Amino acid sequence: MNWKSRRFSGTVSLTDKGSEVTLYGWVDTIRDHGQLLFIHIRDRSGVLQLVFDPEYNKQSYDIAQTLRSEDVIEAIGTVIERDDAAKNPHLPTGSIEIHIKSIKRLTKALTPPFIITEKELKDGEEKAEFNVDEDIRLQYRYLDLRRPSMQQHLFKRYRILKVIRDYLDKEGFIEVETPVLTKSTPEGARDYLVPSRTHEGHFYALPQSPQLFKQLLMVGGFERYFQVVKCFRDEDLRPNRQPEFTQLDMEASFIDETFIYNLIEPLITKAFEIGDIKLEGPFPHITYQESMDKYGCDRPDLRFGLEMINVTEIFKNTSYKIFQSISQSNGLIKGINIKGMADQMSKSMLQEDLAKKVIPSLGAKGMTWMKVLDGKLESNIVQFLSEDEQKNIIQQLDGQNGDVLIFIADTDHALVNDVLGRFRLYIANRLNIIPKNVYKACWVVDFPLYERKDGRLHSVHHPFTTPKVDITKITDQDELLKVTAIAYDIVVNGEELGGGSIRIHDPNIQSKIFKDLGLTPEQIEQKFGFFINAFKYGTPPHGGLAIGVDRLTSMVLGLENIREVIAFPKNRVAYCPMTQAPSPVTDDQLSDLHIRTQLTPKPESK
RNA sequence: GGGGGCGUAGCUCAGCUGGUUAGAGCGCCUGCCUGUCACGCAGGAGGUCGACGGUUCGAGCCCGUUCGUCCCCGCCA
Repeated sequence: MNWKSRRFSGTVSLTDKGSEVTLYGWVDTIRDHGQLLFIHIRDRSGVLQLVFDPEYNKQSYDIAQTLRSEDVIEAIGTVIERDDAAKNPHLPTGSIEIHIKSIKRLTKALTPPFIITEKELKDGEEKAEFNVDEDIRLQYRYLDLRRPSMQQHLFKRYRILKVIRDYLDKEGFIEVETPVLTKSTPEGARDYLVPSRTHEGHFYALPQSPQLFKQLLMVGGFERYFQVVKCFRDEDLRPNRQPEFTQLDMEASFIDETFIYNLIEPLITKAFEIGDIKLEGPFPHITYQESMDKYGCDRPDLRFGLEMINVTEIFKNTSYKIFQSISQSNGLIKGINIKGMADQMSKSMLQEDLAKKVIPSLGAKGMTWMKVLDGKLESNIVQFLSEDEQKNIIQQLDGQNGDVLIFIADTDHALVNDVLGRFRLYIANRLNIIPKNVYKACWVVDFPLYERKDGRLHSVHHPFTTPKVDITKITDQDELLKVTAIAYDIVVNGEELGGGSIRIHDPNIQSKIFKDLGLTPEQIEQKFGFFINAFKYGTPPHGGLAIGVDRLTSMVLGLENIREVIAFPKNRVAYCPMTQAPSPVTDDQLSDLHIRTQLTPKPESK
């Protein structure tokens, strides 16, 4: 390999005119014209046209005729400027070509199962969409990765992480690795377990996050730590979830939440700059409560309005039966104003599609709609509303001509928020009112410390999160549910990119939390004994945050799917079509691990 | 764990009310072609219609089971 004089195809340009270049790469495309043959050579830098002419070099031409797509070649030739008519403006190297004096096939390639080349298209035509079943792409991931767009995804992922590492380095953070074989922790997602050979009947767990270790690094006095680290959760997958995923994990000592905000905003901004996206700062802070009230979820999409407004009071004494009974039984009525969409939303769409199909599928019983026309409300139920009620509605929802008002009412407050919040996103998508190429970041702060599930308290964030008030004296569950925590999420365009908290460094508060969560002293000792113990030896106040690298990268690159920015992801059912993992192992391996499998018997068919 | 969609050529898909020899585009192979870059032209190969069972004179199509995959919900401190 003549790697010393090798040139990368995409870097050859007009300035190299007349010089001889040595190229290595793959055959991207072949166009055989009889007595003239063109080949595009592709390497990681780009594509370049090679010209084979028997009058120029008969031997090279003869070899070129035997080449096929994806053969690996060495090509040596002279850089020539193309005639003006032959220039290709769609190719970065389209004004030059290489007249070949020597061509060698280094390896032969089978015909790939799908097309790898991403040819440039002619004017006015859409870029051909790459549309191959994802399982086939994953089965031949090494071929999929050869596609220029996939290479760009991973190049940019590297670039984002490089920018982040450089920034954190400058801020005095150091990267420390933490164990992958660790202890199973209670609560949270299911652990991936790893049986121990040397400790019969005992198991390691793969970390769901390095949470405990990064806090112990703070006890260890490192003060500023970060890590780009794989985390593992054995839960059912979703389009944007992987069983193993990458987090940018961070922790710092002697800081408060404002340190985190000041640290992370430039970090996120720099990351988005890799995708040529400018984020407007400072990022607004929205409390959890405000986010739930206005947007019905804890990760608000701020790119468009449609804020939810509580109108329960207006209908306290209404004669519209549904609203009357709901408002009088302590229910909740909320509305959104879809500005200027009266023409786009026909009565049949509102009544037959949205009210009868969409809203029930979101989980609510019904929906009430009104249009604002000529300063008045118009709908199928408006005759049940008094003049005052109509006036108040228009006023509170800022109703103007052409607006459409949508209301959801239910005795279950959480249901109203949830359904209207999801409807807000649904209708914004359907009516195309989400602006393109707009990115809105925000902090969601003041999360509740606890939530209630099946009558028991659970941590909203995790059990090491500092409450905003002294909870050591609070015993009543309803009172505890009102307590907020110093916990924060970073949200962009309605997607949670990361979150964190200021941690507890006071052992008394920590043990109170464990008690509230219903852990017995024995359980605490067994699960967290080492952790509690460490905190007795002088723990600095500390806090941190973790960012989902896969999500961040896919958003920066404008991609829907995190698998596009992961070299070797698992599919939807946590299976790898390429390696066929997971797979059975030999009895000897199991025996070494003191494990016997017991498969659930399949019911006999017939 | 619950609900829904899909499975036909290497890839992406069409296939009528159940009826002769299952089609298209791309890719692949052969030949022709001196300026293409989604080259063009002519010809050709390529199918266990996911699998199993059933209904029927007859099944790619209808029914059942099963496998695979995708989407939604549960789940993801």
